[in-house]
Amino acid sequence: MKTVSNVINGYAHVSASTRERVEAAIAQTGYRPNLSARNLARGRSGVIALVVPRLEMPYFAALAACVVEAAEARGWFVLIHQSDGALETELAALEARFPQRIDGIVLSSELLRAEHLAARADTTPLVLLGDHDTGPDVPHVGIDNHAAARLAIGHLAEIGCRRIALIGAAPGAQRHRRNQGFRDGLREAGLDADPALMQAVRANTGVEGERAMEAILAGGDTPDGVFALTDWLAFGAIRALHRHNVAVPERTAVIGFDDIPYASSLTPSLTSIAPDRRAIAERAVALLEQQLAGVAESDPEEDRIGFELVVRESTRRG
Amino acid sequence: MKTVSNVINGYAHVSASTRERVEAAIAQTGYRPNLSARNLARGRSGVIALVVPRLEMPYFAALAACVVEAAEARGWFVLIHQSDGALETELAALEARFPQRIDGIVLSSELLRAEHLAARADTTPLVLLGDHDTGPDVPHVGIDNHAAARLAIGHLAEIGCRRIALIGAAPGAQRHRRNQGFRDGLREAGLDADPALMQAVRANTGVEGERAMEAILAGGDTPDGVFALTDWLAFGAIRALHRHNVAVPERTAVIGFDDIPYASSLTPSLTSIAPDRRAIAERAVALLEQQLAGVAESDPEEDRIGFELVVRESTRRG
DNA sequence: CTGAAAGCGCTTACAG
DNA sequence: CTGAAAGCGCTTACAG
Repeated sequence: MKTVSNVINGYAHVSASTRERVEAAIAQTGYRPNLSARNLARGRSGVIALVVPRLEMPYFAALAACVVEAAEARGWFVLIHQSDGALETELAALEARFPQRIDGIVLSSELLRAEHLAARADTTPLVLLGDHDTGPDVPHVGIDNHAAARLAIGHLAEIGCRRIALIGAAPGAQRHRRNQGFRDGLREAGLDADPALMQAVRANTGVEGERAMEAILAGGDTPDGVFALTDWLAFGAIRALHRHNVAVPERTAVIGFDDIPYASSLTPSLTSIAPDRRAIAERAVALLEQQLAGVAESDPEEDRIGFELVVRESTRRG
Repeated sequence: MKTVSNVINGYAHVSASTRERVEAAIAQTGYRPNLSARNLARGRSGVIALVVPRLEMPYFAALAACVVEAAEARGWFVLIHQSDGALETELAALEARFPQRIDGIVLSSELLRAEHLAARADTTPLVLLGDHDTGPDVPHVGIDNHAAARLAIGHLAEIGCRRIALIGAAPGAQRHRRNQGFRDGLREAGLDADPALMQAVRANTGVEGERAMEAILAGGDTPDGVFALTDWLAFGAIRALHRHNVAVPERTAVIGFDDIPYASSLTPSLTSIAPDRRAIAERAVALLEQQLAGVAESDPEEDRIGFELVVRESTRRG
C-alpha cells in the first residue's frame, strides 16, 4: 500500500501513529525491500559503473572502496570495469557500452580529451575523475592537481633541492595540471626547468619509473630532488637511484603522488600528496544522483576536493 | 514470448530459423535484457557479496577484480564489503546480514574458526577463501598453503640459508597451514625451528612486519633467511633489516607471499609465492552457482588452485 | 516447437 | 492522509 511505501521512502504526509505501526511491523518481520522490484518499478537499473585503469593499483582500489560505500548508501551497486588505460575502453565507457544498463558512470580517465567529450552521443549521467582538462561541460571531481604539484615542488625547494627532476607523462598530455604545477612551482622557487631532467613514461608502473630515472641519470647529471607524478613511478625511481648508489634522501630527495597505503612501508618511506579519496567518491556519486534527478547544479566549489602533503623519510634530511 | 526467452537463455527446442529471426531482431534493436526484471522473476537478487579484509591490499584488489569479472559472466553484480579483519564483521557476513538480499557469499576470512561455521544458521550459498582449516562442511577455494610454504623454505635452504626466521600470525592461529608448512619445510631441509626466530604479528601490515623483524634482531641473532607470510609483512621486514645495515639478499634473503603487483618495483624486488587469483575467483563463483542450483558437488581436486614461486632480487645471490 | 497468461515485489498516479 | 489498481520487463508453467 501507498502508506507503507511512503514510510519506507521517508516521505512526509504520514501520521505519526501510522508511521510507528509500519516501522514496528518492519522491525518485527525483518523486512528488507527487494531492490530488483524497486528498480524495475522506478525504471532504474540500480547499477552504476566505475571505470578505473587497474584495480590492483592501491590508489584506485581505495577509491573503489569509497565509491562502493557511497553508492550503496543510495541503493546503487557498483560495476567495476578496468580500462587498462586503453582509449578504446574509455570511449566505450563514455558511450555506456556495458553488458548491462547503467544508471550512471564514474570514469577515472587517463586518455580522454575535450574533443572526445564534445563528441559524446550517450546521455547517461557521467562524472569524470583524474588529472586532465576536459572542459566545463562534464562534471569533474578531483583535487587541484596544479596546486598540489606546486606544493610538492615548494617542499623540495624548502629542504634545499635546486635541480629537481620530473618523472611522469609527457608535458601537455594527460597529466597536464601536475606538469604545469611542476613548472610553476619551480618558477615560484626561483628555479629553472631543465628538459634534461624531465622524463615522460608510457605507463604509471614501477618499471617505467625506473626506466625514466635511469634515462635521467644517464645524462651524467644527478638531480637533488625528484617529483614523480605517482607513487608507483617513485618506487621505480628509487630503485634506479639505489642502483647508482645515490642516497635517498641525503643526495636526492623523492616525492610521489597519491599516498598509496604502501608509501609508509618502503625503504625509505615515501613522501607524497594525499588526496581525500573519500570526499572524491562521495561527491562523484552525489553528482550522478543530481544528474539523474535533473538538478544539474555543478558547483565547482564542491567538486574541488582537499588534499595534503604527507612528509616521510624520502624527503627528510638532517 | 516463451520462444524469445528460450533463445536469449540458450535453451534447446527452438527451430534454427526462428532462432535466427530472434537473434537478428535482438542485434538490430540493440536489445539488452533488464536484469532487475529478470532477477525479480527468477527470485534472485542478482548480487553476490565479496568480503575481504581491505580492498587497498593489492592482493585482495586483484582478487576482487577477478571475482567481479567471473560474476559478471553469470549475470551477478558484486557487493564488495571490507571486514577490516574484525571477527564481528566476518560473523555478520556468515549470517548474510547485508543491507540487501544476497544470492551468495564469497568470504575471504582471517579469523573464522570451524566452530563458527558449525554454528551457522543462515543457508545462503557460501564459499570461503584464505589460509585456514575450517572443516569439510563449507566449500573452500585456495592454493595448498602448506605446500607453498614448504616450497618457499626449500628455496631459501637451496640458496644456502640455515637460520630462517618466520614473520606472521601466531602458530596454531589463523595462518595455520603456512605456519605448518614453514616447520615441515625446515625439517625437510634438515634445519631446526628456533622460537627466537619466529614472531607473530597483530595485522598484515608493513608496520607490523617491521616491528616483528626488529624484535627478532633485538635477540642479537641475525637470521640469514626470512619467510614473511605476506608481501606487506616482507616490506616491513626489509625496512628493519636496512636500518640495521643487514644487506638483502647478501646477508639475509627475504621471501614473501601473495606476489602483489608492487613486489617487482621495490628495492630489492621481492621473491614471492604467486597464487593463481583468476582461477580462485572463477572457481569460487562457479561453486556459488552450483550451490544455488542444488548440485552440491564439492570437488576438492577443483578447489585446490595452482601457484608458483617467483624468484626476484631479494633471494638472488651471487 | 510456440503463444497467451499469470506472477515476481515494488512504485505511482488515481480516487476517496 | 490512505487504500485499490495498474504497470515496470522479465520467466515460467500451461495449453496447444
